[in-house]
Amino acid sequence: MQTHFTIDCVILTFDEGQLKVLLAERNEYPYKDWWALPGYFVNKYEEMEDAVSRILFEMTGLKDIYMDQLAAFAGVKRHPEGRILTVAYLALVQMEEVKNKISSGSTYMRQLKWFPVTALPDLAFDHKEIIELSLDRLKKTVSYSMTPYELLPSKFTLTQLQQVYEALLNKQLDKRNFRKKINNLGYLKELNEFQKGVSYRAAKLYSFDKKKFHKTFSQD
Amino acid sequence: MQTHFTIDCVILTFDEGQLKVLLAERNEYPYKDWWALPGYFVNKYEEMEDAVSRILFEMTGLKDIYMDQLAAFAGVKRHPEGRILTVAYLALVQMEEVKNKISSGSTYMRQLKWFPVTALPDLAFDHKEIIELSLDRLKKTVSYSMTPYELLPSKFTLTQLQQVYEALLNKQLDKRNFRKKINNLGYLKELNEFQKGVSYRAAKLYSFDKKKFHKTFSQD
DNA sequence: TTTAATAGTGTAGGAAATACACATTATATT
DNA sequence: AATATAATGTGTATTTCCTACACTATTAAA
Repeated sequence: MQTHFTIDCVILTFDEGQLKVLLAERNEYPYKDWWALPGYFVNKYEEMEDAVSRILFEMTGLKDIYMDQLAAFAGVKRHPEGRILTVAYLALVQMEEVKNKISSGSTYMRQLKWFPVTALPDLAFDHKEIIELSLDRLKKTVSYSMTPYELLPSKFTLTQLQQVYEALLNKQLDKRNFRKKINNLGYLKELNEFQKGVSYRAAKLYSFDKKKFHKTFSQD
Repeated sequence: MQTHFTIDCVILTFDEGQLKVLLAERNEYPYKDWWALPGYFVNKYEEMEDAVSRILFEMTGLKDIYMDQLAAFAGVKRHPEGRILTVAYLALVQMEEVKNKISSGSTYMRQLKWFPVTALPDLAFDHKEIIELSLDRLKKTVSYSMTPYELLPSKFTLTQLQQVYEALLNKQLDKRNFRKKINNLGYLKELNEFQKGVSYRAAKLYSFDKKKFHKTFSQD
């Protein structure tokens, strides 16, 4: 027996102190006018990884973004016309990198918009469940990984970094202990630049040192 | 566009000091006579979770086993007849529990056999890759989880438990430190029973205390 | 009774995690 | 110029966890 086969993309970023997910407004039945994850059908002779890149590009205009397979969802009742199996993929992006590139190249989706994960609209299909699974997955993989850095601009303050950890772990962290730990990991490059446009003491900017990070993990 | 849709089961256990996986000898083309993961097609109106239970039962005779979704594999070249999307599920079982229940109820698979994961035969499709992904996944989730206990008989010695950790992590552990750590976790119930049939000092048996385990993790 | 094989046990040193509070600095406001 | 505001940036003591390391105890078999 055969089934329809789609890819859905969970695209997360960190902006204005919050985790946000990119959603699209559907322009087709079922769930016309509902918000949904950007996604579409896989072609017959297309490798799944190629389909992921293509669909991501067609639906959002984004290219060359690493996506990780999250899980397959195949409920018979997901779609009124019968089973549609979807494989969900997860991407972490930097808002500054993508904000001017995002545009729907498909008539299938009307507009794209970032929603804080704590304030999602009603979602089509089982897309809410898919986003929740993404967040669970992330929570498990945060610590000591480069996950938080993928969500931040290339230059960031320690407070921003701490906010990402706090959003992902969903708990408060002590500033001094956090900085001690992060410093010990040694992935940070201290820049001689400072935050701009704030009406209080400007924080020093840092960037993520990929070389040091990979050195640490290649021994493992 | 549509695709064929199957489930494959990675069933792991711990036996004779080794991690073993259950494989089936195929009785159908393609890959007739090759070893493969037990798996089959999902029915049209069947929920994926129901399909997993059904296929597991038809292929191996096993029932009521918790299976965790591993990943979807959808390579166009997986199958000579075109794409077959498979969703792989992972189960951990206790050898003593299952060894008398296993039997192929399908003409599709000829015989079932346990193979040490370190000595796999050539496998059909991309099943080797699927098994390797299972082991990677396990390695990441071992520590402080109940994973190792699912692979052991309900009564086990501390040495057996250590062997499971060693097999999953693929490294040697210090006996005293291991016992200290395990004791601190406090999931163990010390029984007043001893190992039998060994020609040396018999080790004390322990069982896993689910209540204590869940208490620890529900705060989290 | 001896041998072989595994069970079972403690301590000291180092590393990392936690708890906790105040002076400093840049800007905006009066 | 003085003041208020809002966030930055820093240290220490305590406890907990991790690691390294070697010998005696027990049982069955020879």
